[in-house]
Amino acid sequence: MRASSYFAPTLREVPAEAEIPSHKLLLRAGYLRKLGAGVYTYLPLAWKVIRKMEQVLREEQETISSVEMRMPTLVPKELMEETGRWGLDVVYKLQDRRKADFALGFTHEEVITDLARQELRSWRDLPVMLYQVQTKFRDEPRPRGGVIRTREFLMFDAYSFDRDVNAMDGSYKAQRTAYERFFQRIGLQYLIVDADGGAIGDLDNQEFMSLADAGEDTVLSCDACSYAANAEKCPVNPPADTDGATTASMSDVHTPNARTIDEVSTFLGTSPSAFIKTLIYAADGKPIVVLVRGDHTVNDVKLARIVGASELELAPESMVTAVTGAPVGFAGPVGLSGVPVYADHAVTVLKNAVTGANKADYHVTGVAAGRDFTWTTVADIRVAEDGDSCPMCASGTMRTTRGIEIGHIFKLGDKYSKAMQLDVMGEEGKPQAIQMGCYGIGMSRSLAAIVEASHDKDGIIWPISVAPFEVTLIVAARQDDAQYAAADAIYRDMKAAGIDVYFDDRDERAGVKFKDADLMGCPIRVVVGKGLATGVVEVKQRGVDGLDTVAVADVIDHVKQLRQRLLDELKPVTEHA
RNA sequence: CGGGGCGUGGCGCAGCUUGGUAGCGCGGGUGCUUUGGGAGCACUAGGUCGCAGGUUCGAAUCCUGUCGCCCCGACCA
Repeated sequence: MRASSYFAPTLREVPAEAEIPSHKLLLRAGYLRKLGAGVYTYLPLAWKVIRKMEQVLREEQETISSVEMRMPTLVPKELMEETGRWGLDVVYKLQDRRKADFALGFTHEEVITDLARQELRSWRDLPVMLYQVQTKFRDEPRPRGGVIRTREFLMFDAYSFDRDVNAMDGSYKAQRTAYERFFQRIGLQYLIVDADGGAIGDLDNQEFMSLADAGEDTVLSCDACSYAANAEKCPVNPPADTDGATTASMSDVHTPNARTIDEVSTFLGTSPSAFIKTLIYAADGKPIVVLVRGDHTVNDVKLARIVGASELELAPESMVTAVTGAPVGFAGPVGLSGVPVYADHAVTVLKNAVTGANKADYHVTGVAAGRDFTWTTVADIRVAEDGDSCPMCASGTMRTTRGIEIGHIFKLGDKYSKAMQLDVMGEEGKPQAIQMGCYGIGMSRSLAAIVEASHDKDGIIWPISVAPFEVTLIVAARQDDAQYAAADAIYRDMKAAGIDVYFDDRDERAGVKFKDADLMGCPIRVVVGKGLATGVVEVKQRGVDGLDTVAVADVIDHVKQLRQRLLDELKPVTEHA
C-alpha cells in the first residue's frame, strides 16, 4: 500500500479526551476516531490489525474443530425473556414498525441455545463447538479508556455443546489452550485467573488478563505457586486467633463528629485494624448487617453470593437509622437484633475492638466478638489484599496488579439448556440436558491491550503477527528521482515477495515520515535515502536500537529473514492436548 | 447514579474573576526557499464561543436550565 493513496490521519497533539497510552496513541497514529461516548470508528489501520488478529484466531479455532458462523444482532424480546435477561440494564432495546421488541445482541447464549434446541436431536450430534466474531452492544454505565470499555465493540464468542460434564470439561480445556496459543501468537502476555462468573454462570470460569496499569480489574497472584485470581473472586484464608484471652470490658466513649474509621481511630489513637466496620446493606430490599475489620473492604460479589441476593446495595440512610437507631457513621453490632448479621472471619477473632455504639457521637471500646455480640453467618466476605497468604499453597503470599480482561471462558453446565429446554435423546433412550460452555474474547479491547503493553514515547510497537503492515518503506527524499526509483522498485519486489509493506511515498520531509512511522508502529522499517549513493539502504527494527545497512540487492532477503525471526519469537509455547 | 472537571476555527489552548463584539500555537491553502527526525518566510481561508432562555444599552464573560464529553467511584454476562 502506498501512503499517498492510504487513509491514516495522524495527529501531532494528543486530543484532550485521552489519558491512557493506548487511547492516546491509537488516536494520534490514525487508528481510531470517536463518534460518541464509547462509540468508535476503526480506521483502516485498526481494522487491518483486527483482521489479522481474527485470522490467527480462526486458525486456532480450526485446530480444535470449532466452526465459524454468524448470528443476528437483532434478538427478539421473547427469547431474552426465557433466561430473564431482557430486563438487564445493559441491554439496548428497540421496536420495529409493528411495535415488536428487540434487543441488540450483547452476548448470544439465548440465540445459540435456541438454534441448538431446534437442530440438535441426538447425543450422536454432539459435540458441537460454534463461534462468531461480531459487534456486541452494551449500554455501559461508564465507557472508559478509549476502546478498553465501549458500548459497541467487536467480540469473539464461542459456544460448546457436549453430552456430559466430562466432555464439557474437555471442550473447556480445548478452548483454554486455543486461547493461550492465540494470545501468544498475537504477542500479548496474559495471566489466567480464577474469576467470578457474574450473572452468566457460577461454575468454573477463568479470565485471561493482560497486566496493565490502565486495567480495570485487580488481579492477585501467588509469589510461590501458579495460583492467580481476580480480586472479586480470590478467597481469603481465615485468620489465626491471635488476640489471646478476652480481657477488656466494654465502655462507651464520646466521639463527637467522628464518623469514619479514620476519624475515630485518629481520635482514639487506635489502629483501623482494631475496628469492626459495620455496614447496613439492602439485600433485595431487606436490611442485613455486614461486619468486616476496619482495615478491610467488603467484597460485594462474595457477599451477594453468600446472602443469595440478586440485588445488593448499601442501605439508604433511612434504613440505616431504622436498623441502628443512630445516624449513619455510628453503627455497631453490639445490641443489634432482628437483623441477619454476616461477619467476616477476621471479625470473629477480635477480642478488644472498637465499633459504633448505635447512638449519635458514641463508639464502644473493649468489644469482644462472641461475648458482646454474635452473628448469624460467618464467612469470607472481604476483598483479598496484597500481602494476604495464598489460599492454595502453604507458603505463598498474594501480590496485586492491575489487569485488562481480554478473554473469559465459562463452563455453563446445564444452566441455559435447562432454562431453555435444550436436550437431546441420550444413549439410554431418555432425553438428557446438554452441557454447555461459552467463551469470549474482546477483540477491540485486545487491540488496546497490545498497545498498552507495547509502546514507547514515539508510538506503538506492533508484534509482527498483527501489525497493520510488516514493513514501512520510506523514501527519504521523494523528489530525488534516483531515490524514488530505487524505493519504488523495492516496493514492487517486496509485494512480489509476499511482504506486507506500507510505502511512504509522500512528498514530505524525511522527519515527518520517520515520526509517522514510529507512531504507526510497524515492526520493520526500510529507508531509502542518502546511502543509496553507495548502493545501500537501512533496515531497522521498531523499538530496537541500531540499524542494519544492507545492499539494495539483498534487502528483500534481509527483510524476509528478519520477518521470520520476529514471527518465530511469537511461536506459541502451549501445545494442543 | 454519586463526586470532580471540561465544552471557544480540524487539534491543543488563552480570554471569563472585573461584561464593550475573539486571540495564540499546531494543522489547512498559495508562493518562494529548504530537504535524514514533526522546516523558514510571506500571504491566506476558517469560529452564530455546545444549545436554549434570562439579566443588561451591550454577554464567550453574569444567572437559570439543558445537552455532550472526560476522570474517580458505583456498575461491568
